[in-house]
Amino acid sequence: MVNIQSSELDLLFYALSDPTRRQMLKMLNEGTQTVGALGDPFKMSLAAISKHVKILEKANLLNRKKMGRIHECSLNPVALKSAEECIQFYTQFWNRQLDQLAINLESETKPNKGSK
Amino acid sequence: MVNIQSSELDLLFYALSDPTRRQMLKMLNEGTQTVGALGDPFKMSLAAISKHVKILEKANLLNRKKMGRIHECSLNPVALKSAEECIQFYTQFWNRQLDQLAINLESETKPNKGSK
DNA sequence: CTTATATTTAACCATTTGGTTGACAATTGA
DNA sequence: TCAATTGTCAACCAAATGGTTAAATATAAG
Repeated sequence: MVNIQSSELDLLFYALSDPTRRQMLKMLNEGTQTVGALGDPFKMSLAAISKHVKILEKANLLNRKKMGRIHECSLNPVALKSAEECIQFYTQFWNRQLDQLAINLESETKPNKGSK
Repeated sequence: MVNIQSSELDLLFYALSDPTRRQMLKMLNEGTQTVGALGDPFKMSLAAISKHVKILEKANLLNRKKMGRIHECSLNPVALKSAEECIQFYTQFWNRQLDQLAINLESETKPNKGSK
C-alpha cells in the first residue's frame, strides 16, 4: 500500500505539477526520446530542459540510459502506479458513498414491488 | 478526456505535492472537518493551515460551507478523477506493453504446440 | 588534432512557496 | 455589553522554483 506521507509522493506530484514536464511524459509515452528531442517543442534553453528531465528522473518517472554522448530517456511507470494508488485511496470514501447512493436509489425506484 | 496541458492539473498536482495537504485529504476522507480540526495534527499556525486549505479549495479538492463562524470542509473528488485519468493516460503505453509481453510469453511457453 | 554535437554544471535573477506574527472580522456565549 | 472562539488577511522572511547565460564535459566525426 502507498504511504500518503512519503517524500517520494512529494517528488512525484511535484514533478507532475508542471505542464512542461507533463508534456514530456506524453512524449515519452510515444517511445524513448533523447534529452534534446524532449526539449524540441519548447522555446527554452537546453539547460532548462536538462533540469526538467532531472526532476522527472528524481521522481522515478523517467529512466536514463547513456549511449555515448546522447542520453536515451524512457518512461518509468512504476512511480505512476504509486500516484494512482494514492489517488484511489482518497476516492475510497467517495466511491463507498456512490455505491451506497446507488443502492438507495435502487430501493427507492422500486419502493413496494417485492419481487420484480 | 483530460487535457494534459491545463492549469487545472497544475493546481491539482501542486496541491497534492505537499504532505500536509495530503494528510488533510486523508482526514477529509473520514468525513467533514472544520479548518481548525484539519490543522490539529500539525504544529503550525492557523494562518498557515488556512493557506493550505485555500490551496486545496483552489485545486477543487475541497468544498467549504460556512456555518456561522466555523467553516465545514469536505472532500470534492471530482478533481481527483481528473488526476486519475491523467495518470492513466500516461500508463496507456506501458499497459499496452505489458499486454504484449504477456502475449509473447504465452506463445513462448507453448512454443510448437499448435492447438492447445 | 580539431571541431561539432549532446548534455550538464555553475552562477545568477525574479517569482513563488511555506512558514511566521500581529491585526482584523464575524459569530457565539456569559 | 464584553470576552472568547473561529478563521482570514497583510506584511514579512528564508528557501525553493523556473528560467537565463556562459563555461565545462564527454563523445563523435573530419
